[in-house]
Amino acid sequence: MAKRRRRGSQRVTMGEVARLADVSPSTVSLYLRRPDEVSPGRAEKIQAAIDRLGYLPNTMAGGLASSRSNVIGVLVPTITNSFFSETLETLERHLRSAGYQLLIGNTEFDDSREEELIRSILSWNPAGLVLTGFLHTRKSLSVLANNDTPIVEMWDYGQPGLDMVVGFSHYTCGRLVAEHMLRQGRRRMAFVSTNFERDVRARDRYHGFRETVEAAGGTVELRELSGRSHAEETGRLTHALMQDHPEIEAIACSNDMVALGVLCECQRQKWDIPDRIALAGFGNLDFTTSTVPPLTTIEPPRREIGQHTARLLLASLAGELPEAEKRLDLGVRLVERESV
Amino acid sequence: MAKRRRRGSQRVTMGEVARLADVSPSTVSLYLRRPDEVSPGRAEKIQAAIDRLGYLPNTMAGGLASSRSNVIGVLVPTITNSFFSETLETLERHLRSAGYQLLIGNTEFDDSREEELIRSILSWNPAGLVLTGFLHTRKSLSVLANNDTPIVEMWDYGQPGLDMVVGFSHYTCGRLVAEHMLRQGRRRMAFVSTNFERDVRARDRYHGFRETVEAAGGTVELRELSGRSHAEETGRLTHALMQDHPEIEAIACSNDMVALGVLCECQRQKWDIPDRIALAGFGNLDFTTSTVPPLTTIEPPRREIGQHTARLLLASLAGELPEAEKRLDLGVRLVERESV
DNA sequence: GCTTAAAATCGTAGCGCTACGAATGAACGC
DNA sequence: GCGTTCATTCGTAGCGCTACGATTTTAAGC
Repeated sequence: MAKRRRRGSQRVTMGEVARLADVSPSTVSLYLRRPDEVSPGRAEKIQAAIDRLGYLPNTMAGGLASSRSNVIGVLVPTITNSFFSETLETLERHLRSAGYQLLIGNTEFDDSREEELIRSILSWNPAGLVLTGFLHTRKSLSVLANNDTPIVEMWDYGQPGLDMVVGFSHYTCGRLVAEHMLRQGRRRMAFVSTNFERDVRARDRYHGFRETVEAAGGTVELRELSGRSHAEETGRLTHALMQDHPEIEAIACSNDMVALGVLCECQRQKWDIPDRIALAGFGNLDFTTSTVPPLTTIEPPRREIGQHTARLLLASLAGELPEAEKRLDLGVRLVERESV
Repeated sequence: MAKRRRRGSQRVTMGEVARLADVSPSTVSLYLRRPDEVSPGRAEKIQAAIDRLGYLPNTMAGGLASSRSNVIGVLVPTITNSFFSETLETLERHLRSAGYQLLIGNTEFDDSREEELIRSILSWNPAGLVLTGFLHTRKSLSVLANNDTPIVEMWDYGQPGLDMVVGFSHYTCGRLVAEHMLRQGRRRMAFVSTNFERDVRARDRYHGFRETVEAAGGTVELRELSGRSHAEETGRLTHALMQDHPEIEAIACSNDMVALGVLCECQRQKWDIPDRIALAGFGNLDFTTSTVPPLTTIEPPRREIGQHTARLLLASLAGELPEAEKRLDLGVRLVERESV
């Protein structure tokens, strides 16, 4: 019955609902926006008409008329990575329940792509914008300055930021790992990283690590994986590293996936962890509890970032966010297991 | 200079660009949509005005006026999972370069959430819709039937589908693993799965596995992890499984993360893989090449799904997709390594 | 019953853009 | 020089909805 009423994509409009319910379009609109301001009798008739016609409001028309939108743009460097994807998932859940729709953009760690995506998202008149980190092109900054959309920069902490900030210090992550390794008596270290060139945050962790180690009289060899983490390459690189620098007694990795690659290579070479080589990762991914030995790592507040980003955004949208609460350092925690 | 022109979120309109460039708004609109239909001189003046004012077109107004949108909705069960996220990433890249914007929804393996998301996305008047799998609520189906948006159902194959289909047979995945294990002389098997209740596709893989094994006279013990894969639980469950059924000589897992959990437990218990227990996963995730021993698994066409979904969608949007090419089985491949 | 305030409903005027046909300009042939 | 054609440019009428002030209905008070 309700099946073949419409030919093509011709959609049911609010006017048709109004006609069927025998009220004016304004009343239907009001019913949809503030249901308890219409009398119960009409409300019922309107709902019946909506159900019968299968009416779906036209978001674009609504957005245009109200010059607001329920869109929140989110830019992440990659969604193929459980760090950001868990933040996204949490963010999505919290914002959706407040009636917002996420528009997700994938910058692929590329500033100019970010710039393009910012423009593309702003053209939706979003209610808010979530960016990853502090690094934006000059042009992006000028576009954003022309705009009073609330902005959260997440997953980092320590710079002034454009508006709101929710994150933690990557430098501290590096420092915590270094301090732990130093405490275990290690001095000759290596840092193995993916995507070093493009990922500022991996670089910050490295700097925190290196500076802490060197301040204590140790040394750090840096090794970079080309592009995204590739397990085989990690194995080869680890092998070569240990061949060139047999004195190395601890390896810090830019993330847990890299650490898993190193760990597998150590198993293969029968290098005992942590006796021969201490090993630490970053991320506290699920599997780190069960590797042999379990992996010492850093727990970043992945889900908390999503949750607090949503909270700040909503508060800011409601106009009730004091300046002092616009910046949030969620901190990190070293998870000590048996690999170092 | 361009900084404080606008107070608040008051945006620059096309009319203002037109005034500055000394042309009519229609010409600006035309320039934006089909640049080579305006004369070079004016084109230049218009572009200059756009740059000077920092004009960003209002997507909603455009969408409303043209009653088209450049939005493509995509629903996946979870983005915290490199299977779907790689498909998403590929899909995004291909569709973005064709000028489309993805609206991603996370169903969390929940049909009623999918229903809600379908409504929410359709209210954007999307140019296309991508769903994961064939399972939709009756209500979703009726909403979709009322609508002639092109639809791709991805990540599965073997049912008629609503419109287009791009995927592979999960039943076959199970069968391939079973056949391989049988070939290696195993008869007493187990299947360890996450999210068994909600994930139809994991269930299909299980059925393919079980039916193949049983047809050859073998047995299959099923073990389910509660909710999402949790490495520790996987370890415990594996331990209990082997205690109760020491005769088991091969374990198939619903995905590689589960397999990694089982593998770690085997390392811990010093059960040799594959001599004592053969092990296989699903997904061919990156790390499977480097575990000790490397993991035999199934390679699903993660990126290909994204690519072909984009291709079919674009062809369908251009009206040039013959009925016969609407369904695509991308197949899967068993990656034989050393774990079985 | 009548007045008055409050609640419910309605009508109108856009939101910023696109589609499309009308109007103008340029280019050309004879 | 003048029509004819084609390429540009422009004006107008919406797209489907919301905001808001105007209008009608209902309820309350005496």
